[in-house]
Amino acid sequence: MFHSVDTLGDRWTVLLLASLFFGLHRYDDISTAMGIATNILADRLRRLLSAGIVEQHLYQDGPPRYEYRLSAKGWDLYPATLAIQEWANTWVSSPSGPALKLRHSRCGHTLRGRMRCDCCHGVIDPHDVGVKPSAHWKARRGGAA
Amino acid sequence: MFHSVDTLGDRWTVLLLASLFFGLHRYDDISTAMGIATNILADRLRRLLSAGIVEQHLYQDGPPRYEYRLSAKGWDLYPATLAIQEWANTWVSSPSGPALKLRHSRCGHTLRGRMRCDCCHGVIDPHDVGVKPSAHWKARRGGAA
DNA sequence: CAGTATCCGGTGCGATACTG
DNA sequence: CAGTATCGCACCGGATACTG
Repeated sequence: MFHSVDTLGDRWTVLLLASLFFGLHRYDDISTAMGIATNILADRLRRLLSAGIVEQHLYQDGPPRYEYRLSAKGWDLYPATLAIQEWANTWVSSPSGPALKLRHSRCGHTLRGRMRCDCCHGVIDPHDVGVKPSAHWKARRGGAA
Repeated sequence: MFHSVDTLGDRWTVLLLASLFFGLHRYDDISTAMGIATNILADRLRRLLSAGIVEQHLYQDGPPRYEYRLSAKGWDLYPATLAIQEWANTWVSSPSGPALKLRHSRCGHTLRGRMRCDCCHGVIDPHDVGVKPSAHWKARRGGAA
């Protein structure tokens, strides 16, 4: 958890991931869409690469050009991103225009993602969740989770 | 989305929320558990207060002491935090000891949260999700979402 | 088009000391 | 116990210019 936040915990990374999920893969597309400084974008992509969250794929040569695609580890961050989007949709009034709606091709309807227990399939109420062992939350990095 | 990241997008806020979900409510408890600098903690609490994500509750007077509890808006961030935890559990090898396990009192088992479509109840595959209207993702802040 | 290089201001954040 | 005040540095991040 601490370590994940080290890679995800800044103003741009989550947004960058969102734009990758969104379907943007080329440096320039991402750059102009997000309005991020080029050096910062390069740095974030480098971090995500070394974290194994995105991968480079050659899409032309002469000169060789790479695009950035999510790895399995990266795709697995989709629930987290979706959860934040859902939260923003319900609680944050966007300054201009409503939030963008997602479509679930499986059922054809507007997507509304919800966390459910994988065991009983019930919607998770945080109050029903407790920590399992007598685990203390150790101080500082190096602690569990 | 942009605005949410402005409040959530730093190294400490997500961790702070996690410790609140975890059951820590007092300044000193949080401070020592997280190992965060006091001024930063005070700042983050202030931000979350003004964002309506946490609330102060008087738990003694003489001298008056407040503890920090999540609002409804704050509790609604639980899925996002859980999603990050799940991701960390599967992909990030924690430096010391395994991740802490959560217990779902509803079914009595170890909690494994999974995002499902609220309509068809299927597990969400990111590839099945598309953006609905012809909405462009506008550049910079002020754009939709 | 896909970056790298450089400069520079703001601030995130830690450390320490102090207060009611 | 629950913070506030101050110092100081690293670094985040924007702007601009440059390269193959």
